Amino acid sequence: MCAKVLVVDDEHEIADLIEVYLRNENYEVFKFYFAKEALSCIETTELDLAILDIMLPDINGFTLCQKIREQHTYPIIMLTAKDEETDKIMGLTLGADDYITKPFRPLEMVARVKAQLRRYKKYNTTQSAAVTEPVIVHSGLVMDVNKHECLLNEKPLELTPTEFSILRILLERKGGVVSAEELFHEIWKDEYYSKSNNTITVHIRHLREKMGDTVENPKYIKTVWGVGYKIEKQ
Amino acid sequence: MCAKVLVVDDEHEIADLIEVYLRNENYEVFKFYFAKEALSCIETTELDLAILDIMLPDINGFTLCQKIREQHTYPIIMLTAKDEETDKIMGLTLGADDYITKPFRPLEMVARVKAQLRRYKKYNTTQSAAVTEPVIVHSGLVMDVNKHECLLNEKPLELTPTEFSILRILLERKGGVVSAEELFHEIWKDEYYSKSNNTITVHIRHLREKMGDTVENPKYIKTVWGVGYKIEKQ
DNA sequence: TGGGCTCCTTATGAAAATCTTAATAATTTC
DNA sequence: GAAATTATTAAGATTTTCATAAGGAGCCCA
Repeated sequence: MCAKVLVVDDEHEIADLIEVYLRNENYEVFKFYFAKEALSCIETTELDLAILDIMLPDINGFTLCQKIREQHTYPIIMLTAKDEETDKIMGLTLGADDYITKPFRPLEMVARVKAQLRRYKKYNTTQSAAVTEPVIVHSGLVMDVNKHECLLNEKPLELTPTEFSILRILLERKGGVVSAEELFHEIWKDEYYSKSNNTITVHIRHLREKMGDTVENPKYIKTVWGVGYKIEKQ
Repeated sequence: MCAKVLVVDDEHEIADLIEVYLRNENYEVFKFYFAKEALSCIETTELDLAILDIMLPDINGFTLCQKIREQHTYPIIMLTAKDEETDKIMGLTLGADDYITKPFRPLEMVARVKAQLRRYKKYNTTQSAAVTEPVIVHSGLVMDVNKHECLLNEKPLELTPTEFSILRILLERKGGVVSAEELFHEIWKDEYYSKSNNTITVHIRHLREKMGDTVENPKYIKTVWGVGYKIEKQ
């Protein structure tokens, strides 16, 4: 019923903080300060998501991540310190679905957890061993959700908050079609969508303009008639 | 762990719709098409919220509402048809915490449920037998969240979406102090708050301006220094 | 088969509304 | 009086709305 989340971090304050915020969202939290303790939990409990610190005193976070991936497909979010650049890259290759740099804002963490669970429940699939961020598409478009920055052909792409959100959602779906209504709900949550609202259309227009896309022959944002928008893989 | 929600509506489609949307939010749903069936559930289950249709074939929704209130304090949301004006007024006096008019947008319903649960869990108290909407304060301020309209001394108070949200939250708290940070999180959900962001301050300023309030001697929005803002009861 | 019709969806451009920022002032607390 | 918090003001950025255009899909019928 409630999502079960594994949290492993040797920094007690961090682990406890995560626990509090996730419990507040009604998640069932399995918290461990040592990777070894988490191992049996991984075996016996049907988890929905794991949050793992990379720097653990006993077993490396990567190893733990791999152990989980050998048996399970649920999303894994890695916690990394700001300066663990090399580690971060490594993390990309090891089956994690997202990473969060410490220190982080608790609500950002919660939002990320929700996003992963949403995808997992919806498509019952993880990001196939690729971290959500940074996302790279068309070998020319790079988005770093952590930094809230976007690059197009090495040059910064200046996006407004809404534009950034739309592009992020499209990229997260990796080629899947997203309807205007879905975009709307992801961005404005509790607001109410009606077909006469063409705000999304306008933002898409602005995005295409900034990215140099044309409607007739778009390189990035393609219109799927009657369905929505997509950014195709590759 | 998960919130337990009672749903009673003889219109199967409506009840089923509510069930689907609430389950999607990980709530445990106890659904009944007849009030009689719900009675034993009320006795035996520790519920967190009830959604009751007013027009039920066997027992009146009000009666059911009262029965619940005799024993429990969790929030009750009534479902009413658009034209049940008189009933609606009656509902105000019978211990319901909110009402939703049919037809409704599912996501609006979910948002309302969440709002009630949030309050209930936080303060473990219902709205003391007064419906959330319309809210009446100072016998001069009326807010109808259903219609998204606001009246001040019989005259329409034209508010922007954000202003409306801020005023709604303050009114919902009925005199409780709400910090700028809380307001921020209720309105922008996943966004990140920092003290240097004075957007809320500016919106409060605009609200006061439109309502004819002064900082020195405010009739409605009062500043509680170092804490936040409030609109006092009465 | 395809032209022409209509309906529905998406696109466009510009104005209007709204929100955010930033610099500065006023206020409260200690 | 100093430090922190809140208020004020106006400009700048962003979002939304609105009116209108363009494009695709299905249908009818020659």
